[in-house]
Amino acid sequence: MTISENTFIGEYKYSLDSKGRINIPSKFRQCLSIENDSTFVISRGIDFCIYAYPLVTWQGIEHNLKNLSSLSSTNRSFIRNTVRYASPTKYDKQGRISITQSLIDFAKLDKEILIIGVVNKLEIWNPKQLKLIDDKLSKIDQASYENLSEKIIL
Amino acid sequence: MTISENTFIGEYKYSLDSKGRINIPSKFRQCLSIENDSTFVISRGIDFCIYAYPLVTWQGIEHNLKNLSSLSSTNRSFIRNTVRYASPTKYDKQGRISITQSLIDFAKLDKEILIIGVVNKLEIWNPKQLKLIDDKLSKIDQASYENLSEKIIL
DNA sequence: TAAAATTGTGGGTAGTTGTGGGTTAATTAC
DNA sequence: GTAATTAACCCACAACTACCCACAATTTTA
Repeated sequence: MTISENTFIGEYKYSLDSKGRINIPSKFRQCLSIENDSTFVISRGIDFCIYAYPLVTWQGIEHNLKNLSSLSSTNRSFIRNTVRYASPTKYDKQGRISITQSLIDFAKLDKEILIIGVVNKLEIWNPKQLKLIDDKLSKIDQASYENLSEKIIL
Repeated sequence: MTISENTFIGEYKYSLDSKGRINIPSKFRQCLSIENDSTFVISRGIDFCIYAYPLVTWQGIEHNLKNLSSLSSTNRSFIRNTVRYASPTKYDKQGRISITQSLIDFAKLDKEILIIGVVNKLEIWNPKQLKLIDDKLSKIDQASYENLSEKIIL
């Protein structure tokens, strides 16, 4: 049952099969609006995970990138690095996308996979990697967390 | 009789059945406004209980999260940890929601269940856990209570 | 007080979901 | 051009979930 279109929450444990495929949770597939044509754009994430954007969300990002001037070298590099590892992937009849070897290597994916809906996109993790990041952050950032939780009432 | 929509008070004792379902008190169901489509979003609470938000209340939280930039690592982690254990659940014809195993484990739920309305959301407890927390808090927090009483007139 | 409606709990069944693997088409290498 | 490798597509099946019905206990209504 979907909350709102192209918006994802929750985490799911799946496995990367011998052919490099990962199941997209059924709940997430149901959230994907029809115009996405069953397609996610997968790319390198920020903390050694893989991002999977609904096609239309990605198109929005592309639109924003077009408005960045290429005269700035920072911009050029940002645009290049945002786009160079991205590729659209349609999921098959069983609901699986296949992940390129380059992204599997980047995210150090093993058989065990964690897919997390983080509102506007999905994150695909090796659970061990996520734990590393989590532990590191929880130590240093207690103060900023409390700051945030004053702004957002849970 | 409802006091105001999507606002809950009072506590009820129920049981977790063999299929992981919990009844939502009829009073609370009646409080839920029609636009929620009989749906709560359940997630990890603070102190080892489960929170259940009316769908629309949760959508407000999501809206706030969408306004946080993902370029900050603190924000990314905050967003991830807020939504990763959340899932929408529509109650069935008998008024029960099913709780994921992951949340049952987190809240150490047993057969005996306590559901408490805490104004904007519900808390689902193992009564034993709640007692532990209560005992701990009543010892240390006399001062903070007096502090609060300046802000809230009872 | 009796009848009717509502509420909480148990359980059965049909459909859905996740996963493995086989077959054919497309791409690449030689 | 042909062989080898890769990718796309399809089928199968066990496990799980959503949906339905049943019924006792309680509350409401007449």
